[in-house]
Amino acid sequence: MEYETVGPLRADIYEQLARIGKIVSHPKRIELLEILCQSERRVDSLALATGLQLTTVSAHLQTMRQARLVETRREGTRIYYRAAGAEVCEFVKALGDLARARLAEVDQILREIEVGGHSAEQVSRDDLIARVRRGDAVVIDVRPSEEYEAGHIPGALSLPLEHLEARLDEIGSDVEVVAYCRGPLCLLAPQAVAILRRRGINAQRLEDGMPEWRQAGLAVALGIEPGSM
Amino acid sequence: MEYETVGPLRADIYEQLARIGKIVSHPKRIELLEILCQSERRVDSLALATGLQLTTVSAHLQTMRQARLVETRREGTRIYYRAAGAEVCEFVKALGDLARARLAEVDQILREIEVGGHSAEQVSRDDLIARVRRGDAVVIDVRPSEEYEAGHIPGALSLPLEHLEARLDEIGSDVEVVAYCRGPLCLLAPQAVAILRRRGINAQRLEDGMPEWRQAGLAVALGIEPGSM
DNA sequence: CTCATATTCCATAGATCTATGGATAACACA
DNA sequence: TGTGTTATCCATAGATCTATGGAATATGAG
Repeated sequence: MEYETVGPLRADIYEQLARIGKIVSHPKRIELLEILCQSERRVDSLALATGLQLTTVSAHLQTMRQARLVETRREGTRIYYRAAGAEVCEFVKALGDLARARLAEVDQILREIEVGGHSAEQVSRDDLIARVRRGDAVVIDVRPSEEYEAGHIPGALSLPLEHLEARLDEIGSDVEVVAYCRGPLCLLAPQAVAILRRRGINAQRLEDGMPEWRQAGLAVALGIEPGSM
Repeated sequence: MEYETVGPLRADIYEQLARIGKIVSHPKRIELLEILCQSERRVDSLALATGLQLTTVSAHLQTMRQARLVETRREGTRIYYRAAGAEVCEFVKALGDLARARLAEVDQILREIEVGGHSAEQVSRDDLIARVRRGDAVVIDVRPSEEYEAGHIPGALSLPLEHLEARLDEIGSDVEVVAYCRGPLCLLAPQAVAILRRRGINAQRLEDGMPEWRQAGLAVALGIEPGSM
């Protein structure tokens, strides 16, 4: 059979696509996007969260801004970055999905973190809603508190992973707990579940996280909940 | 407000995601994936189609294989590459969608190719199906013939863009033509529409392409159609 | 106006990636 | 076994990317 030389899409177009591809070709930039899909952040906060130098983060952010994947908002001397629209977060999610589907390594890492191989049962969104309705479960948001404030599952208690051990008393020991975080690839919730189980608390994780909840069109609560639930 | 240092996902995971990101950080690799989502191909064929040196294409393919995005099949001395599953093609599509949503440049390039600004009306899948049922339209597949053979819309006529002008007589001048190709970013169909209109033939393009048709779960025909339609 | 804070800009050294030609490997066919 | 075909491997020069520290900007406070 004969093969033809056909220029299917003009090269320019592929170059544009590659602009976006380049953004997700660096692990730290993916991490930044994941964080920015949870809440807007200042540059110094992002540096702290990713462990990068301030100027390095700034450089990455500039790149990402040129590719139109993030946008900024100025407030006095500080500049807040955010993901430029839901499509960006959906794309990051698609990347994660593909990685889980094709790269055994990812699945393995995720499994390793699981509570001593119990293959921690995961709770679906519908499941979570049903349990909360029945008053059967306490939902905890183990992300950093600013991400909680930027949007959380209504009724969820903010209990950032790093404070979990210190604030265990806020959770009754005989309740059922469902923890959630940034998404299926986020390790905060699995770690929280591990901690809680070690204390004999019946804990499970939501199978995905806040962005998915949002994308599903479910109600999102902002700020701090009036009373602890 | 205080910000915390939390390592949300273990770095390893982001590195895995970046493995996939790296693949789509080079325009030629995106082009290769797009082609491989249409049909399997031999290395030399890919070199021809992309205008790259054989050994360069081979190198790219190796990279892509290590990232598990493509797979191979050997037949004697030749090796056929193919996309490693529908998720890969969906991801490439997601990349294109994001680019169109966020990068004005992409939309502009696509618009430039349009037939002298008629903003060529696009036909939806349902529309196309309805027209064919009514016998109202002739559907032509303007991709290279091997892609047609690997899967095409049932009843469509294979009329690769490069042969279109020479084979115009196969199309009545008073029929309505719907052309399709690889997807919304593919320039084959728009070019075909432009050619046909210049000849006074009433042509339109399908708004997306074969992969989307497939993903929609619609019937796909293989090989060569028994008679021209 | 001056100072302090939050970021960006700039230059650069080191690391990584890409394209390429020559050599090598796998296979089919005489 | 020898030869031709198809593709991969290898080494490398040149291009691009990343991290980093110091300088420059922009804004608000005093």
